[in-house]
Amino acid sequence: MLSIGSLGKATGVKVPTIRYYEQIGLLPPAQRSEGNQRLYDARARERLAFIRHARDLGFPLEAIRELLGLADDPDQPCAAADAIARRQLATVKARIARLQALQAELERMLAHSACGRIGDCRVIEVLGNHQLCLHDHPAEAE
Amino acid sequence: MLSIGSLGKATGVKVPTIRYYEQIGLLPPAQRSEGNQRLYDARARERLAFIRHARDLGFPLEAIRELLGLADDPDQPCAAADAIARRQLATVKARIARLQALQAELERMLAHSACGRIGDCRVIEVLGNHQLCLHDHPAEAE
DNA sequence: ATAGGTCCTCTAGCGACTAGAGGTTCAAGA
DNA sequence: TCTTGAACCTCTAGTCGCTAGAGGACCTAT
Repeated sequence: MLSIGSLGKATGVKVPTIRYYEQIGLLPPAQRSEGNQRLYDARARERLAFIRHARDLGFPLEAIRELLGLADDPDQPCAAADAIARRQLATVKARIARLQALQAELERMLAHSACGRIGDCRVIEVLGNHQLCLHDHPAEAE
Repeated sequence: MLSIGSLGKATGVKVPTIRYYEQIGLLPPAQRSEGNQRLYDARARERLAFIRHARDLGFPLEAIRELLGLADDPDQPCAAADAIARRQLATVKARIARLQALQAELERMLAHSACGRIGDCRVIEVLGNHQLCLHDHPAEAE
């Protein structure tokens, strides 16, 4: 049985984060020692590793909650899990596209920068005048 | 003079967001009508458009605060503004790299998905077992 | 005069943690 | 056995950049 600190080290998840996951019901309430400290077995460790890995891949906690529900039930069809992963892939692709547009714009801005006085500064100028910019209204979040 | 709603429409910034910017001091307190409603002139409009554009490019509000400070002072050297933009570019590039790794991992996961029972599900399996995954510990935020 | 749209302030909530206060328990060394 | 100090406990509040809602005031057009 592992203490919360050892579990944290074993999975690469910070201690307050583990407690937070328990608080929001992503992890079940941990067993407790006589002195009221949390104790974790191998199953709990696997569950947390699963969460950690999914977080690394950018899945939001709600999606992870769904995935955990599916993982607990090995006879369910796997299409649901696939759908969640595909959704996540779509999100990631959209973010990349958005960021690449930002990158291009920032590079364009910096390429023309004369680096003299602020009054002539391309960076400030472009920010102040949308006409000088390529895309008009990206609308969505980074 | 524009009302807050007209300013919002003109700049593409939502009304509560404009009030929020005033609250945190990114915009100066607006002039008021007799009935205590906010009124904006062309200068205020330019300032907000500047903020909007910088936000579109992903600059955090603190960086925008700096940029606004610089923009107000046209005789300052422009190197400071350049540095902020370069910092932002570096952030954007790092995020893209991170997201591309996630994309590859998600695609790999989905490519091997047999889509039968959860028990055989590649998605669930990879999430549960880090060995099956390419990168070990991406560490940083999305 | 009245309807309804826009404005006002204020508080609370989102996601996913992170930080800190103030107190308890545990393991290792003297 | 005692003592230190690291690790644990709970609880609250803060982060970022908004967004939503309550409850009310104002303003414009008919």
